[in-house]
Amino acid sequence: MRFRRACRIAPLCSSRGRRACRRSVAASLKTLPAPPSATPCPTAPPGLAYVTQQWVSASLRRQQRQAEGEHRPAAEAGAPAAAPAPQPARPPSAYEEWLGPLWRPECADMEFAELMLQGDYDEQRCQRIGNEPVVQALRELQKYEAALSSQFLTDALGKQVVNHKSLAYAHAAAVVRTCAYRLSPPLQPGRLPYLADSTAEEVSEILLTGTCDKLERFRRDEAVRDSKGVLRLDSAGAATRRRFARLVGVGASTARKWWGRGLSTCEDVEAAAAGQAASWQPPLALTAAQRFGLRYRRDLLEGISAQDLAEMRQAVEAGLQAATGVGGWHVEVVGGTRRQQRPPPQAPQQQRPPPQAPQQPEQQQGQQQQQGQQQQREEQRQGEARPGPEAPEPFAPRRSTPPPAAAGGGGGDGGGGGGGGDGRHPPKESHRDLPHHDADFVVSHPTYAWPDDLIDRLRDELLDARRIVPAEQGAMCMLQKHRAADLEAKVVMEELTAADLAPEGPQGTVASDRLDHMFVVFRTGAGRLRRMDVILATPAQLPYALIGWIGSAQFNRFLRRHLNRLHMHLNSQGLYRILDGRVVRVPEGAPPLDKHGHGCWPPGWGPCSAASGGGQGDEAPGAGAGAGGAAAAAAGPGGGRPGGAVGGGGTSSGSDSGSGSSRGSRAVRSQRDLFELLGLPYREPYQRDCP
DNA sequence: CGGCTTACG
DNA sequence: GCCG
DNA sequence: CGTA
Repeated sequence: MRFRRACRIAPLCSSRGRRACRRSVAASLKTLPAPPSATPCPTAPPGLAYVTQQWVSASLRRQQRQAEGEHRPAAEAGAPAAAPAPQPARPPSAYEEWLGPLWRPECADMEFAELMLQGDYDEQRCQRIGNEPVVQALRELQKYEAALSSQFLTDALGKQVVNHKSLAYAHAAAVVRTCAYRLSPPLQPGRLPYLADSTAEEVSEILLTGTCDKLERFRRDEAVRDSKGVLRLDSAGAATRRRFARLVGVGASTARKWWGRGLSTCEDVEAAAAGQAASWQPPLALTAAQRFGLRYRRDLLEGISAQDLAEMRQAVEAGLQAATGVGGWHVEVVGGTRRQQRPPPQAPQQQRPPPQAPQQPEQQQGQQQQQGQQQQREEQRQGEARPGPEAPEPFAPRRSTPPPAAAGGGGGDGGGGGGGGDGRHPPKESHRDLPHHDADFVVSHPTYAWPDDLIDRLRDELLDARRIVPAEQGAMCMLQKHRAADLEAKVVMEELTAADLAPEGPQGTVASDRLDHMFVVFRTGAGRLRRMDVILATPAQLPYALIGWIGSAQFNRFLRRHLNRLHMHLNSQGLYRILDGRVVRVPEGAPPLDKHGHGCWPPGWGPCSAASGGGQGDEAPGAGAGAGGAAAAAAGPGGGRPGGAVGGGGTSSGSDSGSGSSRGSRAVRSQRDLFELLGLPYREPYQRDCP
């Protein structure tokens, strides 16, 4: 609001740049180094380059002049901007420092979502560098915002928009987690992605004091102010509402309702539900799921142990075998539990270097390294929110929340809480890095074509074996069955509103792959209850399911947002794009798109991979459209055997390579394949732990 | 100034 | 709240 | 409105 008026007059001004709007753009940029490749617009007088506001914003934000090529306005739209005199020397950009060794030249003109996909979100790495306390604070803020407003906010016009407050903290936390160097107190706005004025200020406060005003108010259930200083209505009770919302079956909405009734503990809720509370109002109505989540909260909120995990996995395997009569099932751990698994339990000087992933051992920018990684991890675990062994003083111990009382409260906040130490497991609990509260498995079979109702059969088997809790008891026991819904309509709608294409309208070109999903409550041998998700994926969709379900959620957002910007669509079953008005699978039906909107095969993926491979897979509209659609339809495992079609050798059954640019020669069979296809650096699951 | 992941019960 |  |  503040600068908008001025910016409307002068379109070249950054909408955020108070400084930029006041000073001249040229003056602002004069302090910025220019890359050697300053290409003037061909239609402009010499020395003049037409650029868009995005270019100015990006240049200012990144403290580095961006390449103009992508930012030229379509026509006479913009006012001419004087290009600063090109300076040959280009010092490293701020973002280059931020990414450290992960930075590569291409990063210079990436949008933020793609830039974020270059990062390494390994929590232990962040611990070593010393920024993890900031991450935890930001994540706590994010959780409070999410507990206050759930996924959506209602804007002034009554439209539902995503919770940008929560999202902003998630972005900030992710940026800090992957930061290559140790942050120090005055954080300059714009120094890091997603950290502009408002959030950078809060981070600075966190760096100085270990906390910030808003966080402390959240913790005390007080209302907070927005960045303009306006007291936010309905922002009170964040800590309590977040504790409520952790219960299974309780979201932000219910939490707000409970808080509004004056309830502040789970015991309060139980009493209110029993009608014991205020007699002047009716007993609190609970759903079956809420009753269940409330009753078994101690079990369900507890982290799962390695033994739990093994038990669940075994039960799933046994259930699958019993339900189908065949063995050989792949049951892969996904979710947060997977992200917490370190690659080698320990392999300091093992003679086995990672076979495929050179993956530089570690880039430690910040401090010198203690060798005993194991030992160090242990120390950090105990210290939790305290600074690491190096005792850096900028961080003050932050402990304003009550101890993780065993009672209904359910533990303080983000960092610790866990409290898995009930005497079941002797002290040697190995790696109990804040264990996730549920277990997720992606299940597949390389050759067996399972029946459509496998997920039901599996549930029945597990029920019969009394390994899962039936829905009648209020436990969530839900199935999701091969929907694939209206991806078609959705994607087509996004792409061509003009409707000048596809006169016959969208047709079912994308096979409705099945991806069945069951989320239930598991009963361990010791009688504990644990949340469990099982996802069935065909071999063709397995890599997509793994990436999607390993997450993190924020990682998926970055990934999917990036692909959206490239006019592609990613979900847990595949990657899609529009070709001639039809939704086709990538790479089976068409090459991926680059940032210019051109279909382009990465090396080794093109129609004839033997020849150079980097070929521009142009697709003039009209060429080979039918082939693409047919390929897409056939690509899905459809009714047939899951593994067969795509799983074979490296060559697609080359029906025709004449117009072959829309058919690749390789299938995506692994997560690594998909990263490669998309030109993204591969990240191990533990490196995808964006908060 | 519009968008912010994508599904499903 | 921040980016395009 | 809940779940992932």
